[in-house]
Amino acid sequence: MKKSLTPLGETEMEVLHHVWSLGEASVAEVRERILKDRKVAYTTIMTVMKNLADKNYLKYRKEGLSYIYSAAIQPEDVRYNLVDRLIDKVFHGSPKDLVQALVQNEKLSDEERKEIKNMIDKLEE
Amino acid sequence: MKKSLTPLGETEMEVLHHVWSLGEASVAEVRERILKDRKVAYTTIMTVMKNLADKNYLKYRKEGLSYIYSAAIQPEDVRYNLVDRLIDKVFHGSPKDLVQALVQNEKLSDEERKEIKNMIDKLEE
DNA sequence: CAAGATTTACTAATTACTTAGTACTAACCG
DNA sequence: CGGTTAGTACTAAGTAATTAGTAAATCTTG
Repeated sequence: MKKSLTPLGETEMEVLHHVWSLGEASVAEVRERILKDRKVAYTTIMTVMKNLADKNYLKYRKEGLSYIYSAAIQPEDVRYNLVDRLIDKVFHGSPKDLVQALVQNEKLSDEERKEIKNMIDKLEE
Repeated sequence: MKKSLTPLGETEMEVLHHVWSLGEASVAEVRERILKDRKVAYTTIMTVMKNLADKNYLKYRKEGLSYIYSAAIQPEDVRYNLVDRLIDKVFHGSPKDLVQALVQNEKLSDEERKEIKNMIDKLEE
């Protein structure tokens, strides 16, 4: 049994991100987006998207020759799962320690700090 | 080139954690700790520790027959690196989004919430 | 000293993710 | 209609992490 700190790899996350932002997307569209950052083969993106569909992160419908993919799971859910897993495996159940790692070293802007504080304040209601 | 959202795997993280908490540790000692949670072969832990040493997460000195390992890098550094990478790859540069994922779904206790708030307040000085 | 225990070195199998090539098929254009 | 374009299916190779077995060396104890 393979173990991993995260449920998805980096390229999978990248592809998922683009599908989320596009709403619906063909392989070609996702690849186009990624090409702005780095060189990648069409078939690579195809394989990744197929794998994501197999794992039920994406769903698709056939349109003519090609497949149109869309998200089968929302960003919030994926992100939550990831954070939850990390708190367990890396921060040993302490969400506080995660925030510590974040605020101690990350260069937070004043604005970011304020926004984060607001989020936490809102929880108190 | 292999890509990963995290610099280390789950077992590597687990072993590292035990070395941090023990200060110095032999393979046998780390294994003993892990056996409290799950069954694992001695040689498995040995391999993982050797790999961590190759990657400079651990260092070691020979003592008689065996190697005594200790951390070559502090938990804070590993955690920061991990969080930093995730903010980049998963949260697209927005630390706020990470906190959002954390506070929206995680069941934070009142105390945890307070501690987190305190940490952020302290930053304002 | 010999039997058993401890430890390492070396080897290897399995799985997941990344990457991409090749071959085939359908569509579109002149 | 025939060539180019766009798309898929299938195959496969590389790497990292996990797991562990076997053999050999060293240490310990009766």
